[in-house]
Amino acid sequence: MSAIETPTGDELLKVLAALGNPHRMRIVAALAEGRNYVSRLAREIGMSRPLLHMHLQRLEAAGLVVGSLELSDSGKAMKFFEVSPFAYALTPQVVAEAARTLTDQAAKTAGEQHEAGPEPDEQVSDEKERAT
Amino acid sequence: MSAIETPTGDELLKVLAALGNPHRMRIVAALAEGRNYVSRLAREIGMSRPLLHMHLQRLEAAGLVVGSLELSDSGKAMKFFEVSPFAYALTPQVVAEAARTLTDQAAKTAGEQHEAGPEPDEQVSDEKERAT
DNA sequence: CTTGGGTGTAAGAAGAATCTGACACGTGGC
DNA sequence: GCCACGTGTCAGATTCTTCTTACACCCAAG
Repeated sequence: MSAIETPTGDELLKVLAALGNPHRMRIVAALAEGRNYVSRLAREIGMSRPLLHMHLQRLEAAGLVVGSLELSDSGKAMKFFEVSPFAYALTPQVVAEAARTLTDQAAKTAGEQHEAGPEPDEQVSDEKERAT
Repeated sequence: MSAIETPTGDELLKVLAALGNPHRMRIVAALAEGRNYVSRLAREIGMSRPLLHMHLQRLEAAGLVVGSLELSDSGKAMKFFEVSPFAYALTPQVVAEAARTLTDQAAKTAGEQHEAGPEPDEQVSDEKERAT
């Protein structure tokens, strides 16, 4: 394979842990149909705002969704979220590669802010079936 | 092509939850280098056998590894594990599709036996960058 | 100034996952 | 018989995640 930038162990771990939850899968699914703001989304998928807030934080920390605080015409501050066009390939060798760069801090701090600095592109995959 | 059999919500959830754990990632990584039996693997990656046993169960329940109880030449029963050649594509639309078939039982029963019957192919991926 | 809708966050309860230690079983060799 | 090495599983402690409740703040409209 050509080196499609295997994701960092910590990064992949965050992504998998974030997506490995039914509520967060549904949140991503809901946002995939269009951006939305927190309170409304909470109403639509039927969960409390604080809870949704936490889940969104987790998803954002994993880089799967992005949120932006915007001002409505009425001056209300609303936080809109939308899915980021992520694309990960999940195969044994990807996991093996990622596991190589696993730090121990990823184990504990699953939901947290991204380190300041490099967060350029987690987009990968595209590989068609090339004979290895 | 097209329609690459989106995994079931429950199935994808199990896979992601299984892989979203540093220890299990390392286990998959270790097994990717070759099959191994439980006790030896436990020694190599430095974790207790009961613990490894549990993690392997989880991975097997997710269909990521397969184990077979074999008899060594000395008559000892050894359980060998190896990775199954899984391949999942992780994109917003895959997640959205999967979320549609999410049952509530998946939330609770993360580690369990696979249902008797259909477990033919969870292989997916191949999609190149298609403009949506 | 009170109501309604938006935001964020913190404390603590409830529940689930993780991990350890001990046990039971089977076989080969000293 | 006993030890070494393999298997499996259980009970309980610990730790992490999830979830609720309650609070604080801002702005517009009545």
